[in-house]
Amino acid sequence: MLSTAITLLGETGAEGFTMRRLAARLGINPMTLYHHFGDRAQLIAAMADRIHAGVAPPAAGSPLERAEGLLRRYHATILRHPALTLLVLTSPGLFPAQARRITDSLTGLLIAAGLAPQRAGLWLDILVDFTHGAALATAMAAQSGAPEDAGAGRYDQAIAALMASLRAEIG
Amino acid sequence: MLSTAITLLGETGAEGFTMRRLAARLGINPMTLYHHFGDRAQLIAAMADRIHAGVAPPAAGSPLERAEGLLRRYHATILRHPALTLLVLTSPGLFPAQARRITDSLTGLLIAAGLAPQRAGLWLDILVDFTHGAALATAMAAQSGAPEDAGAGRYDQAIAALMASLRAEIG
DNA sequence: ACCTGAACACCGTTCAAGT
DNA sequence: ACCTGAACACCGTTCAAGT
Repeated sequence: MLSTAITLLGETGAEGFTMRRLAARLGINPMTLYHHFGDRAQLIAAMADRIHAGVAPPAAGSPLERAEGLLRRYHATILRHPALTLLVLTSPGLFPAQARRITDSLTGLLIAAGLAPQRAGLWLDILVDFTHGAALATAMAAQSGAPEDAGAGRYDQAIAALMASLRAEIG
Repeated sequence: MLSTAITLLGETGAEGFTMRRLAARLGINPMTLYHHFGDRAQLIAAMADRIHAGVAPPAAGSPLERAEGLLRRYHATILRHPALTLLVLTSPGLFPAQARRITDSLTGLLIAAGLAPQRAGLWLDILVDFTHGAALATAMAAQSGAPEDAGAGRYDQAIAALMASLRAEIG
């Protein structure tokens, strides 16, 4: 059921993804969905949790290397599901559990790397907001039929620049 | 008409802003709007152009200082209209004329500062994507009733870090 | 417990018709 | 030129009823 929803969302894009269309694809009554997921926002959160579930920092490396690796993996994952990312980022108040786990994990790694908790919070926002902004730009470009390359390489260079600043701050 | 639309959007948020609601507020038939703006996407573009029209780089300073000033002014402007920013960023293929003017101006300043055109393109993406990601995060937080401070101060610190990297690259 | 039909209160947009 | 009424093809969601 969740996998069908994720597949359909990939086909239709964020715009075309509706409860009624998903029900039709599943061959069930639209209202049955409400019995399983509560409402549309909770369905989106459940899809996001499924997609984010495997994202974890690399096992080896310094805290900063693991933080960077986690961020890159998170970015690669949401780039693979641009329409879902669009829905998650623009659903008011929606913070799916797995996304929270990822940002909590990132905060922990930044603190372990030697940042004061307050600075870790600032850097978390910088890194995550940029990652979301880049993913959003790629998602919108893809939705209007642009070539889908470019995005990933630019993200790599940008993250490298940001991590250099971070390293400089830690000293 | 445009100002009424902008006011209404501020009141209702992105979700509640509909053609029919705007027509009701204006006391006209919903279909009259289509005579003036074409469709919903073009209406949103027209609102964005109105809001972005005044955003320009400071007159004095080095190219890099003017680039940073332009970016801060752009960020301050879109933060004042979070719901509109949400609609612009998530309307597929929508790139309002004034927004394009601002990013073109920014690219010109980065080149004037000594960046090769290719690097200027990379840095434009970094700076603009981060600005949009930060604005999006603030918009969503505001929409779920969070305190509206914080956002601006963090953006200032983040932009300072990014500009430092840029300066280092130019040498 | 799980599913459904009918209904409510909406949408954006088209099109033919009015002044 | 500018505006409108009626209609089309949709939405998300509630609620009472069915198995």
